[in-house]
Amino acid sequence: MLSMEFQLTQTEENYLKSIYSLEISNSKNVSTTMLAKKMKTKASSVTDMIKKLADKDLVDYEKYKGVSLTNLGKTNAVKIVRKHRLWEVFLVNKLDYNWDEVHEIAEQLEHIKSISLIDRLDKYLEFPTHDPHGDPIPDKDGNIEHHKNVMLSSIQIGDSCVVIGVKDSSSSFLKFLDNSNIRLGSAIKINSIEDFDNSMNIESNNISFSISNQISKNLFVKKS
Amino acid sequence: MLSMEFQLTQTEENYLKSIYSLEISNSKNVSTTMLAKKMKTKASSVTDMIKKLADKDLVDYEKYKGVSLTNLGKTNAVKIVRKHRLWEVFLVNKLDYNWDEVHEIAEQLEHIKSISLIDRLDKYLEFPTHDPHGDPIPDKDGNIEHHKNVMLSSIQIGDSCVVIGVKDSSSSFLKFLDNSNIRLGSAIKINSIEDFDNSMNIESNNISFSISNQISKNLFVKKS
DNA sequence: CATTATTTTTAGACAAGTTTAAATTTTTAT
DNA sequence: ATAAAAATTTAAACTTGTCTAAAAATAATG
Repeated sequence: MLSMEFQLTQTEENYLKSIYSLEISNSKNVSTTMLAKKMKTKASSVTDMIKKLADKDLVDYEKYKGVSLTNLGKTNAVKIVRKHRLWEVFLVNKLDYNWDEVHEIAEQLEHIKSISLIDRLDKYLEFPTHDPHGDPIPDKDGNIEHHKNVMLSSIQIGDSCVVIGVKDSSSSFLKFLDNSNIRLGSAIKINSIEDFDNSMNIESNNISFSISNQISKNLFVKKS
Repeated sequence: MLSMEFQLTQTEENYLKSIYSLEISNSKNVSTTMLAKKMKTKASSVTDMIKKLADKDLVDYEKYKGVSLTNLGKTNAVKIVRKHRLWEVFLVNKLDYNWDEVHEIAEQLEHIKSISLIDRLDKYLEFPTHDPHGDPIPDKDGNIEHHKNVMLSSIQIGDSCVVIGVKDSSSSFLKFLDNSNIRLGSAIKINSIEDFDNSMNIESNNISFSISNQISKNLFVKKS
């Protein structure tokens, strides 16, 4: 059983969260430079912090080889993800925020320290399984269902699918989706694909229009 | 019109809040030592911070004379008080916390930065006027109704009153009140007062019992 | 008033997290 | 395989907020 006598600082929590998300999308060790870009800081700062995290057994680190989360590090990262996503649900479902407005506020709320708070919030929200962007919410014990990562861009001509999540949660992307009436649960049919730029002609809500490859690579879908 | 180009740090916000509450209960300038005790830090640290706050026009400060909030400082302090109390209402009314459990969590939540969040929370909670301890909640524009500060200890024998707030919000005091079935809105009649220690024999919920002066000095009441 | 006692401020130091600039290691490309 | 490029680490310094210890100012006491 892994124990934790110490409190993580907000900065440490942010590093763990970033490493976690980079590990998921990259599978191999997370490099100093990648982490620096994600954290909007300098590589040298990252090196310093990584050493601190390694001292606390939150990451495995070997000089010049990048980092990966230990079990303890992953446990902590998932806790923060859980908090972030539950707060996003709160903001959208209870305070009527739009899905493009909640990320920044949740970035702050995810660091609130309280043993009971997040489980009470979970109950209050009636145990949601996904956040407003379709990302799965880890349960109390840290179990999390992972996306099968089927992107709209990999769907064949003539096939239909349903939007189940977004990869990019930036405000600009989400606003584009709003304007196109694409939301979680939207049904999409692929009418054709341009050889030139892989842009897709799709049909959604009985309207046909074209979306760029950049867009279709950022939409998680389930075939239907 | 007072402008604010800068963001306050969490520490600065806590100093402002402490100065604000000490100003209310003491009327004159807040001394370095008082502030150090309230902030659980050393007088030398307080002196340093006070200078920073004075540089930002948040407090008026003269060496050896203590501090007082400027209008800008008070505006900011009241904003934090508003956030703190609204979050307390949320925790008690929505997440079913007891009134003795919410202070510490609200201490963290009050520092969340978002222009819209607190007003949306206010609306969601249906514009409450008082927090779970009976303290008034400042409105959007910073207006706050002040207690007339009538303590139970100043009520005469034979008179009746209603509990409208607590001065001490410590968990131990609030738990004592819970055990005595005293809550906001409870009616209390003074049956007698001991000359020796000013303890009171009171009647509440048709039960008679004795409370110490320490207790009666910490209950805000309204004569009835 | 003079002398203690208390309060407040200053000076120097520390920890966390950051930065810049230089040095080192690894990777890439000829 | 070796030189150039890119990535990574180290070293020194800065910022914020803190502390200890000592100095200075104010308040309290006889």
